[in-house]
Amino acid sequence: MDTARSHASSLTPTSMVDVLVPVALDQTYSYRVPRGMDLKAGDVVAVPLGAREVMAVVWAENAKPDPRLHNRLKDVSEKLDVPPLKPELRALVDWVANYTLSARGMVLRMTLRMGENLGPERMRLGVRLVGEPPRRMTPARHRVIELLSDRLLHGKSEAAREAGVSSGVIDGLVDEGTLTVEPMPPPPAPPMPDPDYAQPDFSGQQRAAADAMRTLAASGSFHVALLDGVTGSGKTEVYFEAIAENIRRNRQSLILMPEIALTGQFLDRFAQRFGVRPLEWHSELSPRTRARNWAAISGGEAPVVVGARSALFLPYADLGLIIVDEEHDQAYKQDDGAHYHARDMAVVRAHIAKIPIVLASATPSIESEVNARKGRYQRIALPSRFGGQHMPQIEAIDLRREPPARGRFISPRLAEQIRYAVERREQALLFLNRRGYAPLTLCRACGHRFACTICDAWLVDHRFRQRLVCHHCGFSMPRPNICPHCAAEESLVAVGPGVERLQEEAAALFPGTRTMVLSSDLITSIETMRSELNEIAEGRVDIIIGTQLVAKGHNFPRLNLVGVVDADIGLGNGDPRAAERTFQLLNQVIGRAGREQGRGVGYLQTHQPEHPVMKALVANDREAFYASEIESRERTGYPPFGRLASLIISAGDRPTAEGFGRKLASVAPLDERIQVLGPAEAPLAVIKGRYRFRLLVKSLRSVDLSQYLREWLAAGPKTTGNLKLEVDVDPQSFL
DNA sequence: ACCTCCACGCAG
DNA sequence: TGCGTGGAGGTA
Repeated sequence: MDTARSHASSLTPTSMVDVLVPVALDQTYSYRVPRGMDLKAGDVVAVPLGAREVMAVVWAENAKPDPRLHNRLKDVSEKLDVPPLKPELRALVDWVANYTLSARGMVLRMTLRMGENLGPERMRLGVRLVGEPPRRMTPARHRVIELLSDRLLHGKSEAAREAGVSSGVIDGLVDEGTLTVEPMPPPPAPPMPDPDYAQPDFSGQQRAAADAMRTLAASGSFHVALLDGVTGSGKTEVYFEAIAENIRRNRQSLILMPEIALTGQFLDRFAQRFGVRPLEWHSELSPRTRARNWAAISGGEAPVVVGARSALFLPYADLGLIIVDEEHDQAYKQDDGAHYHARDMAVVRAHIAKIPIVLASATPSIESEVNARKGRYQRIALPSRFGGQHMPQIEAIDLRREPPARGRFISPRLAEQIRYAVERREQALLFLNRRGYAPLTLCRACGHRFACTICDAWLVDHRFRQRLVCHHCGFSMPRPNICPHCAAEESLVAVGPGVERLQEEAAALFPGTRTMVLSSDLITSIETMRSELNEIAEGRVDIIIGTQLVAKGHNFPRLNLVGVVDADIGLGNGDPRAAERTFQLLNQVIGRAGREQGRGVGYLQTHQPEHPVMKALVANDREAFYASEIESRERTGYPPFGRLASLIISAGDRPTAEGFGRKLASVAPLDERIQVLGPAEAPLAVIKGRYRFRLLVKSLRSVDLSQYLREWLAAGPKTTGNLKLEVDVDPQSFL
């Protein structure tokens, strides 16, 4: 400690601030403010924390820390040259942490993580032709001089690339005095999206919806609209009108997407409407781009941002509108680290910031549908397809009456329809939500089943990679030829279908057709994904075989037939949302058909054609589905008519996990409005060698469940060792 | 005597 | 979260 400085600080009262650090801490920490530094709530600072220095945010001015800490207080190191976090974002961080029971620091991390690579832009250098040609001329040097003969400033690395030379050649010419090196002027700011770049051509129902969108955006106050439009109704173009209006009002717009990897076509459509692409935000951005985009967002230079769920927590300079596209999509739920639902938190952000928000979907979540029915959300409906196209005609194929041949998965009727489609030069999509070749491998001789050694799951046969793979932990082993249990040879059989096996079957059934498998494990990057989707869109594939990757937001103009190979996957696994999710997924997949030509057909291969989900799909009767599902949720007290939280206890051994679960359950405060169920072994009891038990908490809607959980957990047993307790308020998945 | 691993506690 | 600490257990 510097004695001179501590002496000085005892003469003049030192001001202190409370800062929130982006680590797993819920409390703020107090720091002294060095003389001459002016700090206000929201300012971004650097502070010493333990042995390191971290970015942090001033959460409160005029802090009055516990006097016992007086000699441990450290100074704020630096005020960073970044716009301060606005009160609305700080309130959101507090709100989300409080609701999800996560440390405030961890929520703050989501807003700052991206700014860590901030720094001055690297100075770009350019070269210009100024002097005499070099004494020794070479072909490479000649190409450079030719390229620069306009005597303008060219980027140094671009010039080297365009001339097909290494940068050494350029450096040589600089040494000779032929070229000079000058700093490049900063690149011009990207053009702003123009709200009037292209005038959309709307149909009658769209015009009314677009008007409603503009009114909504112009309201400039908190307001939730459910844009409820069937696939192919032009939802996107309609909500673009809200964005156009928001651009005119000079405020930023955020479009949340469930899977940013699948937005290639979306970016093009945006550019067709507004003249430029929007700013993207997702996990595959390079650190440099991430930092640049973060700066553009916080500096207010990015009028429209398209992003995955994490984009919700960015420090927008002036956010005026949020769109949540495909609002029903499960991908909005984050389950690692902080558990939060980005759609719900987006509504919270809109509420705190007093701005409008649009939730868009062809198959709204039950939660949003109920809110619209109760009038809490304004419903803006697009009940029919754009351009008078018809919705796909859907038929069920009862697998009990029309089974495929043994060891096959495509029924004769579906095969026949695919053959017709291909003969007419149309595309067909076979949908199966199972990656790999087969979900199970067993030995015919001894019955041995290949299972993961550290998870409670079968190993999935991936023929393409020649390995058996665990889909829960990533464990994999080469596909053996003999049974490791009984040493029998040639005895291993693949049981059940995966997309790779389906491709094999399709190739055998339809010789001469071009097939393509789209599955997340075969995708190496966003770029390859986008190029494969383009190949399909250009019609260079006859039969697409895909997992749910193909369900999302992609337009295949020549696709008219969708065959759902196993419509029953996902039903009847005890998950309260199973019916809703199956309905949404199948609706979305079949909605890919006939978007341009209006002759779409869908086939559902099912063992239970009488199930309400299948009946609603076949009858194209959404209302019937929502009515029955809402009635059942209301009767059983499931969300949105009640609240749920799930407590997942995991440990390296079974008794520890179970024992903790019992102890925790036994100290749950009694409350007649709240039920604590369990502990029960989680459906996947072991993942990555950890034994998992679950407590399910179910309450009336009126209960503040987060508060209840906080009081309970504070009084409960402490977690020690490798025992972990995860709290998931509003769980979406029950695995 | 020394090294490595890991569970734990703590950061202002 | 990320890091320093100290105790356990292994190696020389």
